[in-house]
Amino acid sequence: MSKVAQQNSTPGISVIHTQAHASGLQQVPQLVPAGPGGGGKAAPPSKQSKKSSPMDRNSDEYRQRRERNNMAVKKSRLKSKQKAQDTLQRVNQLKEENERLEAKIKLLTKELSVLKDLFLEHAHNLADNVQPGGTENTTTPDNAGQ
Amino acid sequence: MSKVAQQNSTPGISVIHTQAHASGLQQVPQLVPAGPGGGGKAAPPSKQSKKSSPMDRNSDEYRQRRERNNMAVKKSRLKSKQKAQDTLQRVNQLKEENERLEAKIKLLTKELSVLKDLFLEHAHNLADNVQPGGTENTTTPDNAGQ
DNA sequence: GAGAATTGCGCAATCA
DNA sequence: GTGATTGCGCAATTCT
Repeated sequence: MSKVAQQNSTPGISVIHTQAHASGLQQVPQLVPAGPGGGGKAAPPSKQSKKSSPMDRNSDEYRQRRERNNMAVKKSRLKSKQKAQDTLQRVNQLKEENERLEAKIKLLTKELSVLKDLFLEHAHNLADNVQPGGTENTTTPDNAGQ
Repeated sequence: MSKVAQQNSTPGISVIHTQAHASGLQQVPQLVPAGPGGGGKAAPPSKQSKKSSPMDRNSDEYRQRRERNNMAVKKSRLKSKQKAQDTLQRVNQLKEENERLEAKIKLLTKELSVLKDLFLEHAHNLADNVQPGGTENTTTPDNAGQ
C-alpha cells in the first residue's frame, strides 16, 4: 500500500472522500478555472460554453455526485465481473452436458449395433433354413433387455 | 487506506496534458508542483521517504513510463475483452453442439425403439408358431429347429 | 431532465 | 527493470 496523501490548499475543502472507501484514491486535481470543460475536451477548441457553471470540484454537490458515480461504477463492474464468471461457468456446464450426451450416443450406438447384428444373424439363419448348408447357431437366448 | 495525491491550486502549478492522443479525449490535466515536498503528501505524516526520488511528474522518464503503461493497459483490456467475447461465442457453439447431440440421441432412440419392437413382434411370432392360436403370422416361414 | 448504469481512459500498485 | 494485470476514480455517454 502506498499512500500519497492529498491535501488541498484551497480554502474550505479538504480531503473529500466521504466515506471510508477503504480504497485508494487517485487524484486528479483540477483547478477549476472558470473554464473549459475541464473534463471535456481540451485539445480542441473546447469552449467552456458547456453549461454556464464550471462546476466547482470543491462544491459539495460535485463531491456528492462523484461519490455516487463511484459507487455506481463499482457496482456495475462487480456485476460485469459476475456475469463474466457466470459465462465461464456456463461453458463448463455445457461441456459437461456435452460429454454426457456423447457418452449416451456412444451407448445407444452400440446397442443399435448389437441389435442390428442380431437381425442380420437371424436373417442368415432364415436363409440357412431355406437352403441348408450355412452356419446356423443353436442358441437363441435373445436378450433385449436394457 | 487511501492515498490521495493531490495538488493544490497553488500558484505556479502547471497543467500538463500528456499530449493529444489521437483521440484527443479527456485528458487529465495535472498540476505539477515542482516538488516533492510540496505536492507530495500531506494528510498523513507521510514521509517522502519513498525512494529517494519523489518522481517528478514532469520528468521525461515519468511521462515515458506512463505512456508505456497506458499502452499496456489498453492492450491488456483489449485482450480481456476479446477473451470475454470468445467465451460468449464458445457458449453458443456449445449450445449448438448440444442441440445437435440431443437430436442425434432422439434419432438413435427412435431407431432402437423400432428395432426392439421388431424383435418383440418376432418373438411373438415364434411363440405363435410353437403354439398356434395367435392372430398374426404373415411373414415368418421360419421353422426354427429349436 | 435527473439519477443510475456503462464505458473509455489514465494512474498507480502489484504480478510475473 | 519491463510488460501485464487489476482496482480505482474521473468524466462522457447512454439508459431509465
